[in-house]
Amino acid sequence: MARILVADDHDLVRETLAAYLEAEGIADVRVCSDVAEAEALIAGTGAFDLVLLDYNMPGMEGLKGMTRIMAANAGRPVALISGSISTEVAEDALEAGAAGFVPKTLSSRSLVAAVRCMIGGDIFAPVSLIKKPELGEEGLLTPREMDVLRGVCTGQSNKEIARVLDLQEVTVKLHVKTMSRKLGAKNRTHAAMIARDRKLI
Amino acid sequence: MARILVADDHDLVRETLAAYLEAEGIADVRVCSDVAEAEALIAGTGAFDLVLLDYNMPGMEGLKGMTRIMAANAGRPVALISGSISTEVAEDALEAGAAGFVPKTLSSRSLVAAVRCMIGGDIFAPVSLIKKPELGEEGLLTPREMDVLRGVCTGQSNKEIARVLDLQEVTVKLHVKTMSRKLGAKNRTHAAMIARDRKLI
DNA sequence: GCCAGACCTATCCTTAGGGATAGGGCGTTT
DNA sequence: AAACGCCCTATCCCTAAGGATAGGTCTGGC
Repeated sequence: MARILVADDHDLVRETLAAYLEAEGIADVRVCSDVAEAEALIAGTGAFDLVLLDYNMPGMEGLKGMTRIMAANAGRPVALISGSISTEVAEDALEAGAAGFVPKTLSSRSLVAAVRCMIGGDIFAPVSLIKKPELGEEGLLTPREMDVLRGVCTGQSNKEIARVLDLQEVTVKLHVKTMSRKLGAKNRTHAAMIARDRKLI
Repeated sequence: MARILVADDHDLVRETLAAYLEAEGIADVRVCSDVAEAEALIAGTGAFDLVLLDYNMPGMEGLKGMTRIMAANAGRPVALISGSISTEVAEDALEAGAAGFVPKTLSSRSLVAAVRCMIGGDIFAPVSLIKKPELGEEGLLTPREMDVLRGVCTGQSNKEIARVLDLQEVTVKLHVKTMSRKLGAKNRTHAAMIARDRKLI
């Protein structure tokens, strides 16, 4: 059973999160309402498998509080609870090593998924905040190939894709072929699955 | 701006919900106090993005009222307002396709989150009520169809799948066709994506 | 026994997918 | 200007995919 620390000065948010997580039986949840308390808890009971921090909370001082908590938590993931968070803060937070963001608006199911994700070491953030992962491999895809890939991923035929993009079917075929090559796929179905796996749809 | 219909015969509940939602500026809210009125409103002004129904309300007759409303609302989400609701009713409601439950005790912020969630197509329900995602439909897939589906999901051709499963290619084609039909897929690629989405690979 | 459903195979036919090659237009880089 | 990459189109050809229909075995349930 994972140990999770929820630090938020809003009673409602804190208790709701804790209740969700405990109800699912995936975690032993501790709560607190400011940064100092959080540090004390970590120091007193050892590192948590995941720490969820409210960005607007006594003692946070922007990301400084988060980095302090991260240092205290010995490398285990620390994420922000984001009511609404600016994209700059989000980028900086990810830069600083945050494990992700838990929107307060998240459904319980998604919350559990997100928490599992982060405990496992993955980064969880709203897609809009994630910057392109390594362009090294996927960057190979040209814009047009991406358009076609999106069509392929929804199960459209070349003809349908051509209609949507206002192209000739042959052109779509060309893009499907080159795009599949670049992804190392055997065919369109394979390409679609690879795209889904790498989340580049 | 989303259009929401709140149907509850308790003035207080109805007006409180409507006030919360309109105050947040996320929705254009219409209200009514029985099932017949709700149906008339939907018929008169078109489908709503979300309909919130009191389970104990004139004309509901258990879940019948809800299913009628769902039919009228053209597939857009319909949820129940639950003062307190038994787990059996909750399960049946989810089974019948309800988008979730809005506890009357919910805070305004959580309410807004729940509503956004449901408008977006997610299901919102107290964690304790959520069970495994729909095995109902996928259960239709026979073991052999699952085998074939796995092959399709790795981008294998019918020939390759046939070799692996020690079948004739025609047989694989048959399975691909019926399996795709059952999943509501247009073709193998679509089937693969649907399978991946529903995590039934 | 009979029936239903899953499973496998077959034949026939049409369309879609994919490989190869070739060329023109266009904007950027060198 | 020349080269490059992306984009679009075209033609030829072959294979894969998918739709329709039909008939076969084997199993579990009534």
